[in-house]
Amino acid sequence: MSEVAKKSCVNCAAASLCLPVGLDQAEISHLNAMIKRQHILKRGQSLLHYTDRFNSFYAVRYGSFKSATLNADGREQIWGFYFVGELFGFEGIEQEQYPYDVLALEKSEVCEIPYNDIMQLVNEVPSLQKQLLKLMSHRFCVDLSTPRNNAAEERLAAFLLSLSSRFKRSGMSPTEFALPLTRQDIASYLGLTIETVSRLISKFRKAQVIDVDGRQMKLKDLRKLQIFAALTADKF
Amino acid sequence: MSEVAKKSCVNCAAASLCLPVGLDQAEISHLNAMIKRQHILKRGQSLLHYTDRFNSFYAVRYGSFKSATLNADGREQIWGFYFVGELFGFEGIEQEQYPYDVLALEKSEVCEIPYNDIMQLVNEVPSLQKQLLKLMSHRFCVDLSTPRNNAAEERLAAFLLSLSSRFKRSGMSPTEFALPLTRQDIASYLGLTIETVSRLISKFRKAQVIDVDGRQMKLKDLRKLQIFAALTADKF
DNA sequence: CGTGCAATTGATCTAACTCAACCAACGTGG
DNA sequence: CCACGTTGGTTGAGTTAGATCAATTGCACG
Repeated sequence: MSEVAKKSCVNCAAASLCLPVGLDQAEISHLNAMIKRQHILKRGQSLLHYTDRFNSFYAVRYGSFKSATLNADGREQIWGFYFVGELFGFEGIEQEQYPYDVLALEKSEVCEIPYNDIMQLVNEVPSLQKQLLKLMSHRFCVDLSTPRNNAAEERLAAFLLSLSSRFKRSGMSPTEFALPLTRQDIASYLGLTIETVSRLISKFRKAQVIDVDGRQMKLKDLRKLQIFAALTADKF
Repeated sequence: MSEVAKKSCVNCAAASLCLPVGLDQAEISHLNAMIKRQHILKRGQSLLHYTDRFNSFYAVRYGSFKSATLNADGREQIWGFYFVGELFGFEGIEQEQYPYDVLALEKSEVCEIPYNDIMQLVNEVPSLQKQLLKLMSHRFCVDLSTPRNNAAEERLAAFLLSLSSRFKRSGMSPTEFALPLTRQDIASYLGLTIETVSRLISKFRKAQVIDVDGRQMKLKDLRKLQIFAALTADKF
């Protein structure tokens, strides 16, 4: 019996964002019992492959992930990033297979939540039902928050603001964070080249909007950033 | 009592795609009873406004809709199109308000499905639960199917293919259809200008890939279109 | 029968891409 | 411990895909 005891939702840093929200002690322990197993991945390691049979949702316990497919010309197309307390995998329900690869951006851990099991549990626990839909809605909102077909400057500004609000959501500083993403990840997600991303970051730095040291980033002027993003003021 | 009798799921053309899938007679009648009311809209009429309080999902009975927001500079940013048997509105759950305007592209009808009521019903009807999640997953998949940051040609080709498979899904011809969208709608969704869209359509026509007469469109060579979508042909 | 909107096509212009050089940090093996 | 390749990031110069500006046509409709 050398197996490491399964970590519980009770001592999980993401519990206040994730499925346990609104559940009582007993319900959380049911949820816990249902989680198939936790996966710990190193930077660059892959969790899911395109066309893998859909079986489960995944919740990020710590770290971060990206989903991506390969274009016909071999270039990576990034579809989304997933941070602490966010769920992913439901894109696989309709076709019963995952429509993308998923890999870890840094040392990370996810909880695997078998689809059939949670479908059963939500029938007994209405508040779990609501929280699951809320987390799915969150994913839609995240995707909506970064227009990927406007001017490059707008895209990057909107992307940084979106990251900011997601980090804030997970209890971290909304203005100072270490990006787990490379410039290439950002570029691929936004549909730009690394050079353009790099130049824009320099531009924002020179405009006193952000401070940058490699992956370490500090948003100094959110209002200016919103103007760069060309968003209606009340959007954030 | 001059009110028009509410139309039932039973005689709805979209029933085989929509929430009733997998439900028995009794369950469908419960679902029916729950639908708040049907809205009939003319072309251009709006159903939802940005920041409206979230209360309901909507299912397209016939016709089509688009969701959009206005940029700071007043230009319309289109987020999605919704066709027969597709659901929309769940983007509003997280923030308890809709993050976009929704308006009809042609004479259309939607069923309003109050969130609290359906949350109750899915607890009693597990297969409704599954179908709801499947329809939400469908939305994710649709959004994934059209990359909006590749070359213009790839975007338009992928978009046409995505339309094709959605029309097929709703029992219509996958190769011959009348677009309810204007060139401007397509351009705004894909992040292009109408001129570029128009030129590409001409290019596809000249390449014998499609036939076009205004909004009437015929896909003549799906394989070629897939090549256009995956990779610009002239790169070979 | 004009007025206005949607679409097409042509001529220029520019934002972002490509190609290229360079630097810094890091790990690995001799 | 240093030499070296590798990976990630920045910056510059020239090129191009798609935007902008502009003119024209066709069609719908009051």
